[in-house]
Amino acid sequence: MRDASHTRQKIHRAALDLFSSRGVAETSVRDLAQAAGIAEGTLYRHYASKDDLVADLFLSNYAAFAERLRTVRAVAGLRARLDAVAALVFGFHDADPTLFRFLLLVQHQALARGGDGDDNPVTVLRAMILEAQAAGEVTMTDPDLACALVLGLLLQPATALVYGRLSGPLLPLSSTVAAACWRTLNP
Amino acid sequence: MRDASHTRQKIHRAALDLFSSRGVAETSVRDLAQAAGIAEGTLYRHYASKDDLVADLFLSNYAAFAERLRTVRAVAGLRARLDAVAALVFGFHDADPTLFRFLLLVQHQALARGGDGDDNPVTVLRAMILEAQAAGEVTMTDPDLACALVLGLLLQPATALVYGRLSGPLLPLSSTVAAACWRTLNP
DNA sequence: CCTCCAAAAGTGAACGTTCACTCACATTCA
DNA sequence: TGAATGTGAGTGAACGTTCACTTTTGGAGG
Repeated sequence: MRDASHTRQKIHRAALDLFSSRGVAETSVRDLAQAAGIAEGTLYRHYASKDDLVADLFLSNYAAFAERLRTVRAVAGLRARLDAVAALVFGFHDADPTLFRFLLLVQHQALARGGDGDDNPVTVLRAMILEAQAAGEVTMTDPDLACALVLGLLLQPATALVYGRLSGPLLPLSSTVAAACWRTLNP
Repeated sequence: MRDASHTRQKIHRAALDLFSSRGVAETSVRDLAQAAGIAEGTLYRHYASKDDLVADLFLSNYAAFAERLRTVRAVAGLRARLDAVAALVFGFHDADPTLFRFLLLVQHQALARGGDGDDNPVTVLRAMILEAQAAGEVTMTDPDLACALVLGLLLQPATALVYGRLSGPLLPLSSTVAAACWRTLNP
């Protein structure tokens, strides 16, 4: 047989590119097949449906990033952890901005359908803040608000980059943003 | 003739509800007409197309909010202005969460099509930060990063509310968030 | 005060297009 | 050889939009 995984790779790339630039609903299976250089029917040899492709693309990458985020637990102390998290998020963005944009774009629809398990980056971040709070490293009382604010500081720069309101790689900004997170948690 | 503005109101409400809960592409004109209690053809007496409805709904509300945001210029000093901005944003959300969610949801597509004029809330915020920077009220050097971070602090709580990661009205949180914005701009 | 009318507003079946998906068949390779 | 993979014309459903027609209305003319 031919190399199935190679075909899947081509589908992945085409899907990420088109989904993140046009949106999922605005991308047809025809567009997808053409961009990947395959026939429409071929896509259905690898995925049960268009929705299945979207879900697989989202959930696998979302869970993989949550896993990487969980490794930050090896770092000691909230301040250093925030540095590590910011560097991880921004490095992840810089390594594959298209993937990052896709995850941001699709989470609205995907999370509404109950993809809210433990392999969720937000859940990992929240757990980290709760742990720091228990250790007396966080002044802010509401952990949910704290989580939302840190998330805002981490994600909005990426969004600004999409709209052209910011330029260049994000990684150099990570220590600045990590500091802002720290001061937000500790007024 | 019958009351045309009343029909438009019904269309507006149905459109905001459906668009913000399901998404624009996932809402058909049939759904829209049924929810508004009108016939499909009626919608086209008031809007040239579905896209026209979306654009009108977005641009008018987006510009109106930018206008309200511009009134904050009457407040003196960055610290007080941040308080006013946070209260305005959170109050706007609490008054009509559905509208707020719609604006968040649609801006991705709408702003890509070049709806980036002066009547843009982000432009207003950026101008405010630039002005404060000139007055020596902001330590952070990059105005674009500063703008992105403040935007993140203001918008993410609303997003968290959509996902059920936060509850209750946002307005009571505005002074806390405004303080976080201030500390982010002035390390 | 009533009558009538043109224009505004409302209607929903029908239209052509596009969509996601299927299937009978071709190709490849272990 | 047969199982895996690739193909693209074909399919029915759903979509946005149109249009011939009805209903409603404010105001002009008697």
